[in-house]
Amino acid sequence: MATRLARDFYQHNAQTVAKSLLGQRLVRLIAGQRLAGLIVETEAYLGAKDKAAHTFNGRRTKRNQSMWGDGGHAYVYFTYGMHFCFNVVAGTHGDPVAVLIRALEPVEGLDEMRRRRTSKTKSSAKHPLSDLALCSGPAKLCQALAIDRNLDGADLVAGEELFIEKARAKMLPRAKIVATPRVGVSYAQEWADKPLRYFIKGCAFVSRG
DNA sequence: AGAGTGATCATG
DNA sequence: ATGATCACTCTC
Repeated sequence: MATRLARDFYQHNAQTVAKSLLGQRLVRLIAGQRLAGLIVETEAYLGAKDKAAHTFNGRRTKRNQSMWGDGGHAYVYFTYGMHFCFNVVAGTHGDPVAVLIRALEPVEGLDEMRRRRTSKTKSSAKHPLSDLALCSGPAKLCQALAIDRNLDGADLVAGEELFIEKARAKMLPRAKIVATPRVGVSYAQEWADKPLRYFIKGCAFVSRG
């Protein structure tokens, strides 16, 4: 039986949590089935000071309230009229920081993921989706793992439907982690260029970014 | 490079 | 109430 990451794993700054999550296993339990992937790409969002964060300037709204909760909970939001994105809340209660999960290497339940991804895509389903296309983006992995707003606020430490298992004891060595600017935050001025996106060096499952 | 899609948020 | 925006994806 695999060990889950405990509460204190999450109660640190977003950059630390973002890097520590690389290589860990995200698990979704649905209809008695396990869907799982190794986290290979993340982004840190630093709270009130971070112009790219939903909680910039201390904004606290119905949508982002999960970000204000204790570390180890889910923050799931809906965007572009179509997509969900999944964040892991970091820090402690009242510190609105989070880590966006941007890509997974799928490892369990690939056929079910493929089904969930293709049934919702239009036409051209003549070829099955490649493993690389399953979870290589924040909205793609939500579709593959059936993560939607029902899971917003879910407790990753104690919950039954969504959690993270310890797949490696320590953070990846620094040489295996690449840091770049975050994707899709060009509006965030000086915060747009900070290297707060992290991925596993050479990994084929990262998003194109 | 452009379209799709609608909730969300800051205005007023 | 209204309108601009959006931590994206797919197809051209």
